[in-house]
Amino acid sequence: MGRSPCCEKAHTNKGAWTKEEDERLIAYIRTHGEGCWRSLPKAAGLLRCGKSCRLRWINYLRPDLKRGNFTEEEDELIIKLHSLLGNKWSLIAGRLPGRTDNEIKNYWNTHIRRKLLSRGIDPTTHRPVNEPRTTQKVTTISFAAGDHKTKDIEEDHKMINVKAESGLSQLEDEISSSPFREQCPDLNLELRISPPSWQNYQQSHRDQDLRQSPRCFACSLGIENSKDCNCSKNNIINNNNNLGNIASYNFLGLKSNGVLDYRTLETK
DNA sequence: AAGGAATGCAACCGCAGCGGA
DNA sequence: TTCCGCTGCGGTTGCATTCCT
Repeated sequence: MGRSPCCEKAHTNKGAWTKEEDERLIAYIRTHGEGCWRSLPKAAGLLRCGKSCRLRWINYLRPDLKRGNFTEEEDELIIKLHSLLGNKWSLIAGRLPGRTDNEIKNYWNTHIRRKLLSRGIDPTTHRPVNEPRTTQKVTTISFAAGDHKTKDIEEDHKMINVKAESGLSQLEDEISSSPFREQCPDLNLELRISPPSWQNYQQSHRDQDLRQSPRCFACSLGIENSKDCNCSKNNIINNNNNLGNIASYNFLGLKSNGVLDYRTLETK
């Protein structure tokens, strides 16, 4: 059973879009809205496949696109998001208003890779280039502060709930050198999104006034004053008796109840 | 000025995931 | 539960432009 072609290739144009095609597509979408890409070309009188129309609209014709060079702030944000999300360009694009995944992907490959390499940073691992690669990618991310990492690893080799925060390198070392590591050479630890757990926060702030608001995760990433910043509007922890709230962490605008699968991140 | 190399970016391709039948 | 169509995503390609010799 073969895949049916997305369009009848014999009767479709390929390559660069003409001004007239652009105008037809814009006019059609203005009237009928986005969606139904498969039937759109015929309805709009375009000799293009639906995928091509969608791509042209999303990457080039959409009115809310921000054209022009990337700013230094955008550069740094892309780097930070890439270090967290990997090549999830659509998710990264969702955090950069007016930018498309394709644009960011191209920009990454042409500019940022080089920029990181010139800083001596491996653009894939976000580590110094001379540091040996010991781990691979992970796709399951946990915000849970529970002490169940080893248990989970033993119980379910497919789902690694990584205990969060700054002790990660230690944890990684533990896992890397553990018998489990030998059993599961494909264990992937590279991509992790982990705000600090309450315990570690408490530990690292033992001598500080806990009545002060902690920095939210967005701020810890350097995305201060963004819409993801929880410092001022939603203090996660109000007092020592409110530990339960840590289980519901609003990361990048996403409420998490402990385990975050990156695929659930909603593009805005 | 010419032409080859490098770069940038728009567009294509194939696959995965989702949802409806 | 399975099948199938549609949409969206990420990797890759190819062309136009710029740079260098």
